[in-house]
Amino acid sequence: MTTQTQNVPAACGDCPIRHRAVCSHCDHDELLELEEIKYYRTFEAGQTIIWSGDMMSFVGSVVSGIATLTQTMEDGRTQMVGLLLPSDFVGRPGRDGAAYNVVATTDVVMCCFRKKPFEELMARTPHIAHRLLQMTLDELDAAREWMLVLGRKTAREKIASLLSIIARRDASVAAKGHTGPTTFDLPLTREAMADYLGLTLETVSRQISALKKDGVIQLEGKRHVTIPDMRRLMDEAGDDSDGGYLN
Amino acid sequence: MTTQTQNVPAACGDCPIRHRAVCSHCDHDELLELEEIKYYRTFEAGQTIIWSGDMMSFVGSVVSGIATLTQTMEDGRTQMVGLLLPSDFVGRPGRDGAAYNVVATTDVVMCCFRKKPFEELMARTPHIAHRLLQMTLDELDAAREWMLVLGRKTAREKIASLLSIIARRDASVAAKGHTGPTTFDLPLTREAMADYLGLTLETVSRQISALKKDGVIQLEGKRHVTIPDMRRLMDEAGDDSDGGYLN
DNA sequence: GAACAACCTTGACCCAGATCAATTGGGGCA
DNA sequence: TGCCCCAATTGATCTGGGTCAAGGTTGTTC
Repeated sequence: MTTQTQNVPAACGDCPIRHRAVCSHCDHDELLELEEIKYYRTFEAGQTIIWSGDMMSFVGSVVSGIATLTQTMEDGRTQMVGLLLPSDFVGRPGRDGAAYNVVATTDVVMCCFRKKPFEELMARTPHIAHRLLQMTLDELDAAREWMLVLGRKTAREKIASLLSIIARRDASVAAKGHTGPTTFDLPLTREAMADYLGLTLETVSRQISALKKDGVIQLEGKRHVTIPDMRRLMDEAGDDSDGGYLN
Repeated sequence: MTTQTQNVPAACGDCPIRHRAVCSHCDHDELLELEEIKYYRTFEAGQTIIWSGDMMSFVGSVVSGIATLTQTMEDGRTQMVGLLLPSDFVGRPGRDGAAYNVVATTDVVMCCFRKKPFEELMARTPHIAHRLLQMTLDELDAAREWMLVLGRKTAREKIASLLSIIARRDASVAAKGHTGPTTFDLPLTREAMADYLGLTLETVSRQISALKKDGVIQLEGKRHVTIPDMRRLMDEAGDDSDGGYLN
């Protein structure tokens, strides 16, 4: 668990998630109000940000780093139910208790708001409420897509699905219809991938080896992945071959 | 596929979902505006309400009956991603294409709004936007709970989970801490249950038989279920034994 | 009231992925 | 430089649930 310097934006104007987070629709005056009640917190890799069942005193946005949302049964079986990337929102206005564990996978910087003031601000700022609704609807879509993965896909398809989701959310795949090689670092351990996919870590490892052997992916070390042909990966994931890129 | 007379509320004041649907926070004036743009549509059991990928011209609430949200892969594997009961909202403001198939499982009455006028009304009516946000957050919670079911539970636990969810959403379990027998009709075929649970219909049938043999449930015909001890069923589902009833 | 069509149940067998068990590899630290 | 720790790989074996197949029930149609 390395501690590294974690940079915090000087002001909202400089913030890397300014245009995508819950504040993205805000005008200058609204932003000033947010500035008033915001504060930054940093978390080290491995640290739990919120414990399921705890009172939640704040809500906020992931500014940098990656966090996971997980549920756990009494006997220890765990299922990841969300992957939080920069600009994603944490916490639920209008509910006091946290429903899931939120854990920092890498070092994480969060832009936090005390819950009460945020709720009041949201009540009189439709731009914020509207953006939060949009983001929640997007998350719901993502959750439902994931239900198909969990319920109906094979282990190999699950791995391919996870890889293509990470690749797609990665900045390097900006161009529409882009088909050249893509490269990224896996932000998750094999065990975390297993928890996301409803598999064991051994199965994850075996399927990654198989995809490598079949040339669908290339590995450098354990984490650095190159995808020579995105189309091929999406076929393996069992998604429509166009993957929403065409048309 | 029986056609039966489907009653439609005379006015919003008489509507059975008045206090739970997207309109529940609305005051008298807001309700009048909604009345202006609303219309009812009825669907027969088995009928598809919305096709995935189609342009969606309306949004609306389920007034009576039950509908399902499903995703399908090209090879025919299907996964149910939502169960729509009376008061649930259908459609996504701010997006044109439908992401899922919506199918009427029983005869269904829907209270519809043309999408454009509804979006405009929502923009100037915080009560509606706020209620829709609440409902979407609830759906997101339900979807995430379901991800745990799909990813980590055994077939027997899956069936028990589905039964306890249906029982809980059923009106007859109103009293807090109620422990006596509960009775309801299954609104789904074995195949639909399998699609919801990520199982085959044979496995669903076997596990229901097993739960019956073990006295966890009683069956009258194929659809009428009695649960002698709710606590027992929840144990079988692998949920916390209190199931959120205590405290 | 016979025939048919859905829907459901049950049995026999099989296989994808879980489980159990060694190893291997790589980065940090003394 | 070497040791330790933890992540990852790989192998052997087991099993829960899938697949294939054969009836059984119920209700609808003519």
